[in-house]
Amino acid sequence: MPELPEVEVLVRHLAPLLKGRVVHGVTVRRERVIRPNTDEELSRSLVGARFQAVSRRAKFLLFDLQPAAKSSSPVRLVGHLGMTGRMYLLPVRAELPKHTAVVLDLGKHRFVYEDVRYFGRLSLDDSSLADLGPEPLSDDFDGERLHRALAKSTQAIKVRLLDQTVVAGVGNIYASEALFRAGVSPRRAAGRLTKVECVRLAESIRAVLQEAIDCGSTIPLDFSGGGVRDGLFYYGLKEGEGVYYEEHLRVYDRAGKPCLNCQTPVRRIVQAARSTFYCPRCQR
DNA sequence: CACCATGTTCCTTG
DNA sequence: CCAAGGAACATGGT
Repeated sequence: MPELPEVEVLVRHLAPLLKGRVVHGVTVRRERVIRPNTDEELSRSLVGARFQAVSRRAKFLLFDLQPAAKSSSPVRLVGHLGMTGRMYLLPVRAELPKHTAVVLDLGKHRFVYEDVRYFGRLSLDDSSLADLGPEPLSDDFDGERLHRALAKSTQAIKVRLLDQTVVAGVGNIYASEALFRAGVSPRRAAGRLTKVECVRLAESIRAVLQEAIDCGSTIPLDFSGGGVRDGLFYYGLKEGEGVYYEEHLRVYDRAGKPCLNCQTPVRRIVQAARSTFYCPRCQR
């Protein structure tokens, strides 16, 4: 599910639902996703605690809770959806999905973290936040900083954009999208982009992420029973009975199809073992 | 059976 | 120490 926009939309969805809720119990079905914590550690910190706020840093979800004992310090749960993670509330009577990783008992509802591949995480460990680069939608990020971060790198720009220390939250899909929008070839050596190109690329990164957030915000997320819990996945998937949301990706996964600007067939290449899509004519 | 998949982290190599 | 490349993680879809 996740790159920055999907996580942002999910956070906005969850925040009002979780705020004020008290955790009555913790069930860990897959130990791996709470590493390096143990089941006991999670329960000790969370049971009796109350959700105060939900926020986002890069692709991480941050859950801040106030413990039952006023004397103990605040608790921060850190979540990450990996490739296939989802988080949502279900009524207690609803059946848990096959790949449920962690369940927080909230009384009438359960907070469910499910993850088919179990690459994601939900733990008290915040160490991976330390090395993150600037938030692309904040004032900390602009073309000049991007230019500086890319200096001297001989790596392909597409690969550098996936490095979370360069800019935090861009993933494989929006890296291709941003480069297409900026008219920059994904194969260019990162350190050879001019400042002007970096300014345009930084602006494109912001634009594709913001558009995706805006688009995702229009999708009704209905997780409450009814078996429809696929509300938030990549946008453009079908939802409910035959209703489709406008696909907005312009190059990703469009290999062989005409470029939306010039009709040249979109090309797929592999960089750092991951697919990149681009228009060989518009992006040089 | 083959290959592909939204991400991060660890290990190796130079 | 650093940069870069590749494998690993785990499951499913086509």
